[in-house]
Parts: sequence; C-alpha cells; structure tokens
Amino acid sequence: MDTDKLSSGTCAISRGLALVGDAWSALILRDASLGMTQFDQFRTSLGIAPNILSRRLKALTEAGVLEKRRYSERPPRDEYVLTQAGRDFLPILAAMGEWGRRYNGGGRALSHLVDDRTGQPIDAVVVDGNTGKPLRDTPMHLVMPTV
Amino acid sequence: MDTDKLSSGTCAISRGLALVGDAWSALILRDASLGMTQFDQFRTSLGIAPNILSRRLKALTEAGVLEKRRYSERPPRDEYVLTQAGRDFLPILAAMGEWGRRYNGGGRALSHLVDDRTGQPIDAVVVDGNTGKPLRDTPMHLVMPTV
DNA sequence: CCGAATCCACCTTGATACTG
DNA sequence: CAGTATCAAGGTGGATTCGG
Repeated sequence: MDTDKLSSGTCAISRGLALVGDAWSALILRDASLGMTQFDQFRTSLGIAPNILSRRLKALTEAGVLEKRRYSERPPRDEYVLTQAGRDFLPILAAMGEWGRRYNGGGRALSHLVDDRTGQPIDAVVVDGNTGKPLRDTPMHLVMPTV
Repeated sequence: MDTDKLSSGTCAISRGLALVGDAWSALILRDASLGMTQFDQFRTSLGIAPNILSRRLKALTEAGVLEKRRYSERPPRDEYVLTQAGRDFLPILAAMGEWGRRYNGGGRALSHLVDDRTGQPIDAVVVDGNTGKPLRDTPMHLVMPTV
C-alpha cells in the first residue's frame, strides 16, 4: 500500500490522509494560513530543503489545497495561496490538535486556531451536523471502503 | 524530520498526524469500530502482512488508541479494543472524509460514520465550540509550534 | 529569487517462512 | 491463533549543486 494507491483511491478519507500524512505539509498549511505565499518564505520559516519544499508545494497544489498563481511576468514569479479547500482543512487540523491535547498533551494550547477578527483562540470540535451535539460518547462505527 | 520526531514532538497536532499518516491505521480503526478485536480478524479483513499488522497494532496501542487486553490465559490470547481516545478519533476521520468528498469526490458517501443505535449515517462537521457555528468562511489562521 | 537535477543514506514496506 | 525473524526492494528525506 503506497502513497499513490492512497491518494488515488476511491475513499474520501484516504485523500485527506495522504495529505496530512507528511509532517511538512501541515506546517506549510500553517504558514500559508498566516499569509505566507512565497517559496523562500516557506523555506526560511521551516528550514526545509528546497527540493523537499518544491515537492510538497506541488503535491499540495495537485491536491487542490494550494493554488499556484503567477504574480509577476518579468521575472516570472509564482505565489502559493490557500484555496477554499485548504482553508476548510484547517479546522480538521485544529480538531486533531484538540484531540492530541486532550489525551496526550498537557493543558497548554500549543497548537490551535485563532480567529483573525477577534484574535481569540477557537476551540474546534466535531459535532453531528444534524443535532449539533459533540460526537463523544456516541456509539458509532466507521464505514470505509477498502483501499 | 522523521516519524520519531513527529510523534515525540511537543505539538499536539503532530501526534494525530503520526497516527493517521499511515493508511493501514485508519483501516484498523475502522475494523475496530466494527467490533473486531483479534489479530487474525484484522489480518484477513485487511489482507495485511502479519509483521506489518503487528507493528501497527503496537503503534496504535502505544499511541493510546487501542488497548491490549488478555482475554485468555491458557493459551495466552490478547485482544485489541478501542479506547476512549480511539473512539474520539473516529469523528476526526469522518470529518476528513466529508472534506475529501466535498472537494474531490463524487456525491457518494463512500466513507462515513454510522450511528450504532439508529443505523443512520452521521455527518461530521467541525464547529466553533463556543458559537456552535461551522468553521467555514471564518477568517482564521493556524498556530503550531515548529516540530 | 525560485526552483529542478543529482545523488545518497536510510527507513519502511511487504512476502515469506517459522515458532509457541 | 498470534505473532517473530529474515530479507529484498523500493520509496523518502535531505544536502548539495546547478539553471532560468
């Protein structure tokens, strides 16, 4: 079971998994959510090797999470901006952070979402879309096609 | 940046990432949510090599998502059951499924949560815990320590 | 400034065979 | 039934160097 099979699979979950399975990708999304757009901004912020960064940016772009946009023709310059899909992925990362903090971490909110308008931390919780109730202590099971 | 640094990092998100980064793990969690407990059940259900399965089960156990319990002394037999942390992780996987379906997939709900009591599919959405509003179209950014 | 091309070391997967 | 041992093959991260 390689990454190709993962991202090309028919399962919707597997596409998300293929995305965040890599550690750098989450950090790139973080920086992108902070407004970073340029190759070298990411590179210096993360201390990542340029070829790796290039590979990740391409993967994230192909996944539809980032969009590559040319903002200068001479010299040719591209920038990477979050798409709607990319912005929608942030809450999922945040929910994962809440989970990790609840069961493994200390009380410190080392990773979290911040509302741009208020500057206040957001606590991301996964709820049942119909009832609005948190999906905790709900007896349930996961249905997933075999990849 | 290797997996060790990921799972041992101080960042809460990274622990979740290290978990689901592997494709098998999600499938194991699915089967566990369906009530599977034994080694060979997982093995035949997934068609996974025994050494790989062993490794995954150990990792998931150490991550606190599964619990290894001895249910027979002679012969010694262990079973793996979801912990509370493991059950709480299912909605996150489901949310990832919703995301993948929205932006990449067709309309078919290939992967989703099912309520054990009603048998009805649950749609998992990430909301702001304070306002209860879905975290979409909310201007926000992610804060994360560098791994 | 933004990458692509090379190259290497390592890790991990996964098949198979074997044991208690 | 529940794993461990061994080993081959391939993928991945990363340093470095070079081109547009």
